[in-house]
Amino acid sequence: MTAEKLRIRQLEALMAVCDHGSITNAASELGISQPAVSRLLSDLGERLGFALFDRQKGQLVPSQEVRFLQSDIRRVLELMRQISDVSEDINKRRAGHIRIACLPGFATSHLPDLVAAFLKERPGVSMTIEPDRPERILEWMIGEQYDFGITDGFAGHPAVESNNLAVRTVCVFPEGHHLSARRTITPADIAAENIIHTRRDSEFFGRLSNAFNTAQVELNSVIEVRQFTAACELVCKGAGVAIVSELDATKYVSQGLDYRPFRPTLPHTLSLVRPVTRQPSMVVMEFIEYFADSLKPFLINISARP
Amino acid sequence: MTAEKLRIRQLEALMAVCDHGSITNAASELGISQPAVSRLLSDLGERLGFALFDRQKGQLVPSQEVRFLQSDIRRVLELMRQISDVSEDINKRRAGHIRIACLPGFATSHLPDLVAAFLKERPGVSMTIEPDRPERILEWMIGEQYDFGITDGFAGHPAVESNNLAVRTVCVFPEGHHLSARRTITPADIAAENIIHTRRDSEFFGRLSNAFNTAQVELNSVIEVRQFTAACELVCKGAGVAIVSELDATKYVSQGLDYRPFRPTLPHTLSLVRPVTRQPSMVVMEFIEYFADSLKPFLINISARP
DNA sequence: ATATATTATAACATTGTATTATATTCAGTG
DNA sequence: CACTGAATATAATACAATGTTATAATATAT
Repeated sequence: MTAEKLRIRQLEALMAVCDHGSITNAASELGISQPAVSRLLSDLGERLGFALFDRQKGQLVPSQEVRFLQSDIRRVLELMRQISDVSEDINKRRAGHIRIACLPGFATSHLPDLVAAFLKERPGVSMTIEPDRPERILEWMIGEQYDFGITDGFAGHPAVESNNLAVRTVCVFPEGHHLSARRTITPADIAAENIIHTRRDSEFFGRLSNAFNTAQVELNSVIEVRQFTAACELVCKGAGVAIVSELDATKYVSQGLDYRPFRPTLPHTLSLVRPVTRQPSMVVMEFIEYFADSLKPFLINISARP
Repeated sequence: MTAEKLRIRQLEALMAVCDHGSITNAASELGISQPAVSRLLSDLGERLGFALFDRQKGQLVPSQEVRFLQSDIRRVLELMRQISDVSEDINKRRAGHIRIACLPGFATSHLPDLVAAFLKERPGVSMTIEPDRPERILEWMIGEQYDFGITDGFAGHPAVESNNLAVRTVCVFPEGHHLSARRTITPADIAAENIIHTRRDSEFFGRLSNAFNTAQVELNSVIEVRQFTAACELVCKGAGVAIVSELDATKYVSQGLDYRPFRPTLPHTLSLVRPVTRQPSMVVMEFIEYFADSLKPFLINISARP
């Protein structure tokens, strides 16, 4: 039968003539010679098997058959243009989608500003942010459900590539508290204070209680929370003091919180993770770098992946 | 910048590889050689400016960027296929649209069956039927709003091409009426009957009253209607007898109507009209022919266009 | 590390898309 | 009706896209 293929160029020529009423005009519109358009149309007409145009006192007007197909044809051409445009946007990192899984604390405190700034420069880029527990984040990385994860206490996994960052921690207390007289704070300094800390089974609590043991100071535990941000909230309300990531502490200075470096240095290990199997898209890589950069002011040092 | 054009063939190759996991498989799927696909992809990759695939233990899986574009690409390919299919349907007269303007009587009595049969053979074809007065039908033809018109009393117009058909007329009366004893009916036969007829300003009424004059019989007018179908309805109800197109009369035999030829022969002139300016689509021509054929059993003879 | 499968590269044929030059057709006009 | 000028078609030809086969390079798996 009609084994020939329908070519885009033919459709372009057809629409150009529909729009400009003559082959000559269409040719100059397309920036090619008149015979070129002439041939494209005669080929197309032969392929389609029906007349493409009626002559009406010198004007070429599309035949009923062409009119019937016109909307589909225009849609194809429009889509081709769109694909081309989007691919350009992708190259300018202005299109794409980023799926992030993070600890709940980040979803509310550090990420929002960062994401807003990142997306502002990249109008076509969209994002999914899913806050959850570390175990779930790990699952999502393994299952390649997300492009990028922010977690802590990450023990390593063959399907997950991680970048572990040691964030400085500080002792937070309400503004005007007598501890604000000190430049640094040690376990002994807060022996008498109510301590708000993360769960006893967390890695960070292990280090914290170790520090107190070494200093031979009893840790006066009052409240156990999951997140540093929750601890900060409670400290603001005067429920006690806490040792938290400096990253979180800074977000609360405007809400009546003050802080000083804690000694001994107690790093909080954040892990930036992503699936090893899949090569991340360029926007994703760019975002990961953007995110890592945002943490730099709070880092003690950077350790390589395990 | 990237002035090169995005080609359909490249997109086809890309999707084939996405679907079949390897260049080799994609090539055999497309029915071309492996190096051909290889080249299409390397060209495309260069044009787009980003990696198209990640290797994952021997399988090629689409990169995030490609995934992002995939739905648009598939839509383009699907649309191209569709255009090709529809154009084939058009050739088989299985696609298209027909706009018909007709007298109200046809919209309810002759057209429905005809249209149903016509469309049944042509699944992709759709139709618009607009019943209206003759003057309006004429306007629509001139304005090229409709492809085909069925009217009567058409006087001719430079922008309208017409085919005038003389339809036999008959005298209709209720089943069992004493007139059924006759083989033909003359004005004298129905001198005593109540006559239902079309408007006094209609062409057909002119001929009818002429026939009565010639026969020196008074036309005992009781009801004046616009359409033959309305006259038939009234005759069924016993309101009188009428001279109508045989075309309409036959539709009412199942509803208790009977009829006999009327003498003298009084043709009812139907005009099949269409805009001259525009070449009708092939389905439209086919339908016009189909329609004209359906009238053949009722014609006295065919007169050429004026 | 070697065997096997997959992909890339090279040389070349065919076809699509353009060019210019020229013939043909169409619409309007004396 | 023939003439004119514009629009379109056809012919000869150049070059890019798309395909081929043959073969080298590269990955995967045992």
